[in-house]
Amino acid sequence: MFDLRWDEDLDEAQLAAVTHGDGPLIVVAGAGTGKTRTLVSRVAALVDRGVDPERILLLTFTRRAADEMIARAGAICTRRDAARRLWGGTFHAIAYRLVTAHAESLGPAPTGAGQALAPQGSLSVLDQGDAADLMDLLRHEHGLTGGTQRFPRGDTLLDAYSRAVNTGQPAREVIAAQFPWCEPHVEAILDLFRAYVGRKRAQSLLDFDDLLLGWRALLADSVVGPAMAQRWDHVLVDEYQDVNRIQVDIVNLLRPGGEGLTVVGDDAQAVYGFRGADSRHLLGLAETLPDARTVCLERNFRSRQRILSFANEIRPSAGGPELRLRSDRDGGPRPRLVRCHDATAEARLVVDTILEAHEQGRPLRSQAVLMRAAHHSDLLEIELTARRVPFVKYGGLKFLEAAHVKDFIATVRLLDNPLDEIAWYRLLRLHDGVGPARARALLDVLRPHEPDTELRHSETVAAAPAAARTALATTLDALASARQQQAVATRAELVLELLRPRLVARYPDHAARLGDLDRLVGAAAQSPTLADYVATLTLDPPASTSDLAGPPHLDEDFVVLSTVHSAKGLEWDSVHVINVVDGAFPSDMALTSSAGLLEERRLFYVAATRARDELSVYTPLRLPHHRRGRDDKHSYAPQSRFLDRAALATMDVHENLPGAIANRPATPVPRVELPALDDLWA
DNA sequence: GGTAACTGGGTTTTT
DNA sequence: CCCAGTTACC
Repeated sequence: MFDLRWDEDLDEAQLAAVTHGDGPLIVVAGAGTGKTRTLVSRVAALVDRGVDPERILLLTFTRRAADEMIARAGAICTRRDAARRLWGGTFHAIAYRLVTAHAESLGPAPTGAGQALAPQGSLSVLDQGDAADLMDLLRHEHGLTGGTQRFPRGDTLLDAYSRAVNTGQPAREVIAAQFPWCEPHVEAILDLFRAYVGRKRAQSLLDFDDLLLGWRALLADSVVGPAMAQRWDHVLVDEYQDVNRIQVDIVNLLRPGGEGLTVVGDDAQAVYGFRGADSRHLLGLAETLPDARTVCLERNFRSRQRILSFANEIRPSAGGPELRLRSDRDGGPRPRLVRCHDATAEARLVVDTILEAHEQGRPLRSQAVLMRAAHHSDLLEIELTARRVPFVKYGGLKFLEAAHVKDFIATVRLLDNPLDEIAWYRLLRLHDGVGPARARALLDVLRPHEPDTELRHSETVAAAPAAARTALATTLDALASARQQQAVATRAELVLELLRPRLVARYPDHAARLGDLDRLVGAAAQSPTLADYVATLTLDPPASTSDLAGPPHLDEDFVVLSTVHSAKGLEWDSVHVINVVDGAFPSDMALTSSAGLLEERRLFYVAATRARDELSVYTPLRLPHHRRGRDDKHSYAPQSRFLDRAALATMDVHENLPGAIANRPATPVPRVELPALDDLWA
């Protein structure tokens, strides 16, 4: 399907983008307008024009997008090895590669106790959970916990911190504007942020933001920077509406003046404001780079016109070019608005519709259910399971947040970076009788106070409570011997073995958890180093649990459940958007600010434009916690502000209210008594 | 003083 | 279902 030459089958606008020369190029591409195809074809065109694939860098926001583009570019390039030699990946993954390669420049300053223990290149990557844990740890150390007035929690603090870092806005202002309820504590919070940065540096820890900061710092360095930027002649950035301040700086430093720069984006699909992205970076680019050519893609190859008519109606005007999507594919049914009683009825209706379409020949995998928040599909998952409909869920699946997986990753990190406090903290607490306080105390004993000495194993064991001593000694010994090993598979195996008794003691469901880890260990064997494997896993977590089980069988058919965020860039024949009710979608968290609400609307636009042939929007009219009133049947208050009169005019409305259910002849319900069991007490 | 066991309240989105 | 807060036990 993709073994076309790059110039075949492109329309005029796409061809203009693909064949554009070396000057800066901005492609504003509406949903479904062949954005990926255009980007991929441009890469192929560059290679065919003689650009060395190694000198092309393709930056995306998800690993999936990067992999897909590289594979497709490889398929249409005349050079067979193009795909292998292209640089492509997420901002964070490329940053990790470059930052670890320059760890000497970025590592801890050659002073202090840290150095001897942190051999070169042993940087640990903290995922969001680890970073929040570290923030929490510092919060305790600073004595900010348990007071009379509640202090913001680790994850909230990390949110505020990250927003300041990613937007370049002073934390004080971020807190005032975005986290007003934290303002009374602002001085303590700023202290905490300073401590957080210091602690990470001292222990060679990098959070996600540090990867970007590190890359930017390398590029800004007068020695390293220009050499690094000169590695590439062309930099192509996908989803540019989702870049934050640091990423903009990185792109500017990579391609000063915009020569060799291509960006693709759609301001109406900007949905990452919560992590510091700002679509004004896309809109402002034309002014920053006056030489830039802007190409707009409005011809939609994905959806039928009736879906686009609806999409155009809900498309938020975001300040960018007024794109009106038009389709070559006429007809098709109008989008359906399904008004139903509650979430249970919604789940039933969705499954009914999916199965009906399936019977008429539509495979399950060409149908998807999209939702605002991962837990919105809880009832649906129950319904699908009960009716034996196979499904896979993307997004929100926190495989890496499962405690046992975190235990494994933390232990692996300790092999290379014994300074990693957060990792020790986890591992120590796996031992009976060691809770947060003892773990902190043991950490003080464990880490030597003189630079070059070993970790103080025997002292630590002696300091542990009696109940933990034997197990702790075993753990520390096993860790030390794993550290002696070099082979990735052996190391991973040893880590699993040292954890096994701890996990068996800790988790009642250890069988399943150890099974997960077996698969992790198996997958690790293919990586060059275990540290790399774990970092890659952190940066690019498996999208679903099934991903770890190996490649799915092609003949397997399953419905896709996905958050809208995770569905970005994907498409299905039939799409069901559930829980479209104020408070759910749009989320109640966003209802208070107009910027938040606008982002929700863009998210809804993303959801609607995933559909090729059929789109169904479900509105449960009674919320789960809605108080039952006397006239409850008629007090259907909840509704969606997305579906105004103009939008409704492009839809077919289906009523599925309990009136219809109530009119069904009542089936007599058999009465069943629970046994009294009197004879048991006789 | 610290851990384990229990209870009640709250839950966005992701690299 | 996970976390914080509470209480009972070591």
